[in-house]
Amino acid sequence: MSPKFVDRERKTKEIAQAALILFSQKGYAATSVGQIAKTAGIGKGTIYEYFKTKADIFIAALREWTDRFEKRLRKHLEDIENPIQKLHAIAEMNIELVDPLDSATAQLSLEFLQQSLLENGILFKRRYLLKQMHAGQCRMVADILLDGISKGLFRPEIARDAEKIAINLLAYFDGVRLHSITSENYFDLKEQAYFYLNNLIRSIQTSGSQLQTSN
Amino acid sequence: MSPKFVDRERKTKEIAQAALILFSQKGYAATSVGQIAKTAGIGKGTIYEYFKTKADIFIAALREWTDRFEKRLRKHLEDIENPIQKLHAIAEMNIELVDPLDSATAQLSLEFLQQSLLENGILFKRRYLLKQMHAGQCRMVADILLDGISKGLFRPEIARDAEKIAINLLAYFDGVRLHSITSENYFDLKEQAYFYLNNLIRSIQTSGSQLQTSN
DNA sequence: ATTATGACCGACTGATCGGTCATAATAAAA
DNA sequence: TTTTATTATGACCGATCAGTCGGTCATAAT
Repeated sequence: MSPKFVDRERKTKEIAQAALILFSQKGYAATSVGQIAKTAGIGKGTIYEYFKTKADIFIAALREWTDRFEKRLRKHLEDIENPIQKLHAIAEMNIELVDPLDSATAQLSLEFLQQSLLENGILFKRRYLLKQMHAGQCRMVADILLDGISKGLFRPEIARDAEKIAINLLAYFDGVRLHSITSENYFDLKEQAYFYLNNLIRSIQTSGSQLQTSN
Repeated sequence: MSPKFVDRERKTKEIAQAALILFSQKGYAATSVGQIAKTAGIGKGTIYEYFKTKADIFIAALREWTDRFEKRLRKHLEDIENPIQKLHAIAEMNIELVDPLDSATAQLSLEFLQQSLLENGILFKRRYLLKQMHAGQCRMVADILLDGISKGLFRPEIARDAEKIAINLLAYFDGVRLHSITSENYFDLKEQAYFYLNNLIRSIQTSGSQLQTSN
């Protein structure tokens, strides 16, 4: 049945995907390599043909996750021209991320943070991963802002603060997402997101513009 | 009828405090009961004279932590009359919390979140603790807003949205605090906080504008 | 048919952990 | 001093885990 040569890259990815599910459900510490193997439908020993340590599995799973996230974000934005609508789209994606079906994302990002911050965490020596991810998203938002300026929607004075505003926005969405999950959606995340976003847009847009309504 | 006198309550607290340090440094899973005992300067068995399980130690440590937090917040606010200044004080306390000396708080709150969200987490069945804490802070902020309305500083129409706005503010500060820690303070937290806060205040205070969110 | 090799596996190992328990220490009471 | 109830302890236990290893299997090359 088994071919002599296997697509190792593909299989590595499969294992990482299986691990991703477990890590997001149970966290890193409570997920055993045996369970990962079982979920992936292979023997435990085989795991170690593809990964040196459990920590390596975690890192691969994380990369899998961030890749999907990036891809999704880009897809969400690619067809939109208007910078304000782009900001709305980002808000919407953050809202989607709280979907129970997707709550894995939140738990993963908690694990990600924790492993980066704890002195004995898997990622303590690799915090650049965290920064990389933030920096990527930050630049994306900053570019939207700059685009908005060049299109006359946002005030030119904010150009040098674009990055700061981007950080502000991303930080807000991270926070509200966490609150939404921990509160089990007792508040209206959409309403919250738009309250923030509209306050923000109002403070950066050129006088005379009107609010956009969005789905 | 009292052969040996020990202040059990005090000792329980001592153990919880020792545990608090370790949990915030290494996380729950990586902290062993033996280490807690050692840190507290007692034998491992003694721990179990005061706590039934490791999870109970964690919960006690958490309570210790939230108590301090509450006390600190109240002290920060008690001498301030002006609601806008009170909001500023809350911002300032959030800034203080990122102090490296205090980064334990961030890690503790991550662990708190995670143990509440993971299905096998210690607090999964006790998520009301998380909600309690949020609700307490939320009410505190909402009260400031209502006070501001009664003092003619904020628009009366926001009264019924006070809680929502409070959530918005707390979510923002949680988010920006996390970002600040993970980014190792590469951005100016104070600037960020005030950018948010000023946008918010501008949108709720009486002078001038109307404008409620579309959507 | 024989051999070589990549892929796969699960029993095993050494170590750690949470929690228990028999015993010792302590200090008030008799 | 002796008694007695309480408090303290660390050796100990069963469970679990990450990682290893000897060996099997299926295919490809000869």
